[in-house]
Amino acid sequence: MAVTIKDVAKHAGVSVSTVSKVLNDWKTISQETKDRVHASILALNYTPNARAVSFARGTTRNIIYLTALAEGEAYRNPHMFDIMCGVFTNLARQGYTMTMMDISDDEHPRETVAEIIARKSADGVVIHGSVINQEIANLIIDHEFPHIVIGHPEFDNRLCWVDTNHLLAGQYAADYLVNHDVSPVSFIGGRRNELISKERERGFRAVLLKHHKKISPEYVIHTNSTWQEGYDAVRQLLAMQEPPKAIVCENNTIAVGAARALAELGIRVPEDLFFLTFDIYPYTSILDPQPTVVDINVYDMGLQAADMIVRKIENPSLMIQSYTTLPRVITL
Amino acid sequence: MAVTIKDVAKHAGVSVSTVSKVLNDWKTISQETKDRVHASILALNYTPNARAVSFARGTTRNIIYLTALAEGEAYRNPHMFDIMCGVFTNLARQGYTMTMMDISDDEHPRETVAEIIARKSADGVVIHGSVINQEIANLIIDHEFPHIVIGHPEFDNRLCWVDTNHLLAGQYAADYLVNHDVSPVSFIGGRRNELISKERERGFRAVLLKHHKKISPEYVIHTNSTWQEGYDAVRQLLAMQEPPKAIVCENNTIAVGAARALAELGIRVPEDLFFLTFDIYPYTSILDPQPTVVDINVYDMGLQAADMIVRKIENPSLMIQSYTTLPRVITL
DNA sequence: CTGAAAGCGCTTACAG
DNA sequence: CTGAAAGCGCTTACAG
Repeated sequence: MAVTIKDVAKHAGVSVSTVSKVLNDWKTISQETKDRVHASILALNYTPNARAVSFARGTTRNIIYLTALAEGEAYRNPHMFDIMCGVFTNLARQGYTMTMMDISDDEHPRETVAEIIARKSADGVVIHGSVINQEIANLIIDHEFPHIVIGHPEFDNRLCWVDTNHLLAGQYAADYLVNHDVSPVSFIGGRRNELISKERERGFRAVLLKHHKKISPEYVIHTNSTWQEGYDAVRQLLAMQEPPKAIVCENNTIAVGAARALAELGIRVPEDLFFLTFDIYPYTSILDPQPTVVDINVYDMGLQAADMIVRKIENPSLMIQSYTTLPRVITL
Repeated sequence: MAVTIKDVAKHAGVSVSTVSKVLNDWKTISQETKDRVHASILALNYTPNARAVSFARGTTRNIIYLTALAEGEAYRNPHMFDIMCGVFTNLARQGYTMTMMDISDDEHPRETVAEIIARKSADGVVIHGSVINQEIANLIIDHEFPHIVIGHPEFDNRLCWVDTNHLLAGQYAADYLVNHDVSPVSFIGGRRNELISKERERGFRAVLLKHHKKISPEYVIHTNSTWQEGYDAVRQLLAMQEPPKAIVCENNTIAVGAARALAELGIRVPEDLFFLTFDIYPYTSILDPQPTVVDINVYDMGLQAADMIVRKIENPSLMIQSYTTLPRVITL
């Protein structure tokens, strides 16, 4: 039989309540009693039963991480897991556990989330931006359930969220080129209706404008984020009368195609041309030529999300909507 | 106030025990009572309190996934997360939750694992092979704590584990070349003291031997798994008097270097040379030339690990040591 | 500073 | 087929 708080109480010659108070560090307990109880705990090798503690306290010190965990997601979207590691690590530091939850093949995500809240198996939820919708948002807000969304949701501004500032990342890219006095510059964008892509382009353009460097339309090419289009775009740009001195690829997929075109054309980077992209991917480092990367440490964003969900639990009325974690420019 | 089992009992005009029995699907309850209770549950929108259930039942229906979740691990080792997704998904299907636990920066992993067991916050543990050691193994075995190790531990054969069969993967690679009647063949190996690398080479050699195709020592090159060595090895092999007609790279890092050398030399794959490697990585698909890949679906291994831990919980004396999930040859 | 006692919301022998 | 009651192992007002 496992040893319980009763056994410790008997061994130390005190009451169960006293043992509990020692365990929870009440300052009303005399040092002498504390020592005796601790000795008994050690002697009996006692560990509190987490199930009982959680039940008696009415809290779990557990956070649910809600996301989409499909097969192969780890290869397609490693950032999601790096964020998760950050959230997890910082929750653990603060004495919280983290339970995974998936709604990728869930036909009734609303009900799943409703159950999370009703079953009380967690004190809060961290939601990856890719899986949230208005229905889930309403549910969480109506129940005042502590939550943090990773990634700025576009549809509901009553939610709490953290996000990386893609606008700022675009600005960093432009700053880098302005500082190196490069001109003219070009931008190969992703899908126009994607927020991240739009934001990066907007930030990029804003800085150029500020420095009175206009970027004429023929230097901006929008793609559907395929390698082939990245490749074609570079071919097209470099065949211009005045080819650009810098190519900024809005994402890594475009950059893969771009690199191939640059390699074929024998372009030297950065001597002949500056080559930039955003985010480090597992394959960024084997691109040839090597781009300069404006990266965002999403692990750090995860750490911060963990801080925030804990603060929300302690103070549910807190409103948190925050751009966090500055980009950094990495020359590989 | 949240609605409890008492409220349901009162609403349905039955006792608390009866509601509990309905909830747990006892077959001694009359259909009429069942219907009435279910109606009340719906009417009151009742959901059992998970903390209370877990406490009363003495089980959690929770599994701990023990691994190393350092920053950037998601980029370096995406397979680990694909396995994790498989474990998680199949646990969820069987009504289990999964809690993450990390011992990467843990100075006392033994104590951490001891606490997992003592605190009873999980019914079992799935351990990634990279974080287990003899000390932890002893602890788990001594306490008869339900567990599955992902990856065959070399040091203790009392543990339960699942693994992919790397020997078999090596055999598949050789089979593929034998079937295409390629000769001579070469093998660029990783570190000689690494189990996976050794196994792949062993399987590869065994099949060749069986088919009376010897592989002479100059066609086998061992490296420390760097791109540069992969690159150099290919250069060296193709400069031989009788260059090989096939190059098998024991891992993707070597294959990156090999691909670069092949591209420079203008070698056509597979017309001039067969080019093989193991495992799909995020960047495998952008290698040029494209290798044929002997891949193992580690997500599937995760699914199977989940089945096994559940079986272990139901029957702790079960001994499970199993090679699972066949390799598959993928031509990209 | 310490302890007796109620209570957290279920499950499960046991009795009927 | 149903219910009264004990119990799971803690926490926490409350009294002293």
